Amino acid sequence: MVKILIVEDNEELLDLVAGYFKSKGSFDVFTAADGNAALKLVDEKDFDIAILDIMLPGPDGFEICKALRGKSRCPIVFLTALGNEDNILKGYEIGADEYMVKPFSPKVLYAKSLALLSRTEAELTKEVVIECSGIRLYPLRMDVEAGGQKIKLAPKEYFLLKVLMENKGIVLDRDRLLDLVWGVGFDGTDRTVDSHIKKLRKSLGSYGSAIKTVIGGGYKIC
Amino acid sequence: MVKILIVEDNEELLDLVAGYFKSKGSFDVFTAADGNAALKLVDEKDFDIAILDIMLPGPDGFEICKALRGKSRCPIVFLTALGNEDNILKGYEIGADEYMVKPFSPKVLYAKSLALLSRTEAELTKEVVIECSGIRLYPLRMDVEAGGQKIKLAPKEYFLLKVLMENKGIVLDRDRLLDLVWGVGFDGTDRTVDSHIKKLRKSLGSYGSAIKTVIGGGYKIC
DNA sequence: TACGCATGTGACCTTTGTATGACCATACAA
DNA sequence: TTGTATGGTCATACAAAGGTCACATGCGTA
Repeated sequence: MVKILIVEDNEELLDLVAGYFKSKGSFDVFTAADGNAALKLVDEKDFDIAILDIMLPGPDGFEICKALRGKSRCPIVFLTALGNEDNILKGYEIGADEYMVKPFSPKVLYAKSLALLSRTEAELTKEVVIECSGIRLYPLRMDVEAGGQKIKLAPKEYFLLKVLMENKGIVLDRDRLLDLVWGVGFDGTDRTVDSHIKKLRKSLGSYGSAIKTVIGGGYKIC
Repeated sequence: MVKILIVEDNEELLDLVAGYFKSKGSFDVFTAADGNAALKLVDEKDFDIAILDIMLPGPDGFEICKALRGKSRCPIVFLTALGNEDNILKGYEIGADEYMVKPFSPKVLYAKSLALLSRTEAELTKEVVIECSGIRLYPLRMDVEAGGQKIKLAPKEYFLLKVLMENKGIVLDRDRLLDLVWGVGFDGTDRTVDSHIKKLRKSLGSYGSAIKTVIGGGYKIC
């Protein structure tokens, strides 16, 4: 997820823009309607991109820009009213990356933001990976690769591997695995775990040895 | 001067919106409170932009949209009541550019209108494409090609494919697909998704295999 | 070494999930 | 009106996956 900060005192416009980014599903959207709230957010979070109105109650967009630049080089887009060339000049001086002149379409703002992030939409949602011992697991794609080779896993195998990889190096006993993979309500035997560990190891081929048996303890990966 | 047509049967709302545009000074505002008056205006004038309520006495907004599209590619904004997803669907089919859900602010409507007007011809015809496995989807035209061959899809098939392609490689479970394609209010069964996946695959012919079933997970494309 | 216990393994049957085609209701166009 | 396209539901058929068992193997300890 990309963390985005949107600061705009016009509530309707703020909702419109924030809603547009939220609807895309790959943004963590944080909003502020005045300068102080914005500065507080800047202090607390690390943003990947910021969209700032200039005219704000309290500290203005330039102040927020400076605060952001104090901690990162993330792209900053200014929103400005028509015909305010002075502001545009000043904005570039203190490190803005883009300008949008109001009124603008959220679609165009979104497109510009993507360009600034220089990532495609697909890439934005593709970047989550858990890796370990040459095994890569892509939670969103539900894909697993071992040594660059795609591996086909049954659902239980996949979730079992996921739980193990999410707890890399940590021993999980059979009861815990049953809870995490099968759900707490499941009343099967712990031999079920063994059985699926076996299937998982087999599916992983030579990479199956990454899953270690801890006698009397359970299983762990790495 | 920009010639704008505003059609709305609620007199108060019509005055409000028309007044807002008039106050900006750069619009020639024409209004109609029912379908027949609107059609007459469409016949007589060439508008640069139109704002249409859907529910109207006489011919509805869709009729007027068709009449407009019969003579120009001017931007068309529909006004619709909340929770009327069917209308939105239908509107896009017959060539609407934007939607405003009531209640809305004249200011935002004005902003959207300006944004629509400021699109250059190039932008309008610029081909936005989502591509994947030999399938190309043109969101603006609602067209789909597979292997260079144009494919005719039913609306639900199209939107299903669009959602999948917008999330290329990412597994979407049936609930998520129901939310994204059918809308969050829809209370149908998962089997509906399967059914439409099947129809979509069939429509795509040999390219249908690009849609992968992830057992226990849902569907993904690529 | 021998024993008991823990784990690995393959076979088996059961359960679940998905694909598919038929069917009906609806909306729209001719 | 009739015919056509679409959308949603259902029943059925199948294939995939899951769970259990019996037995084999391996480990740690007395």
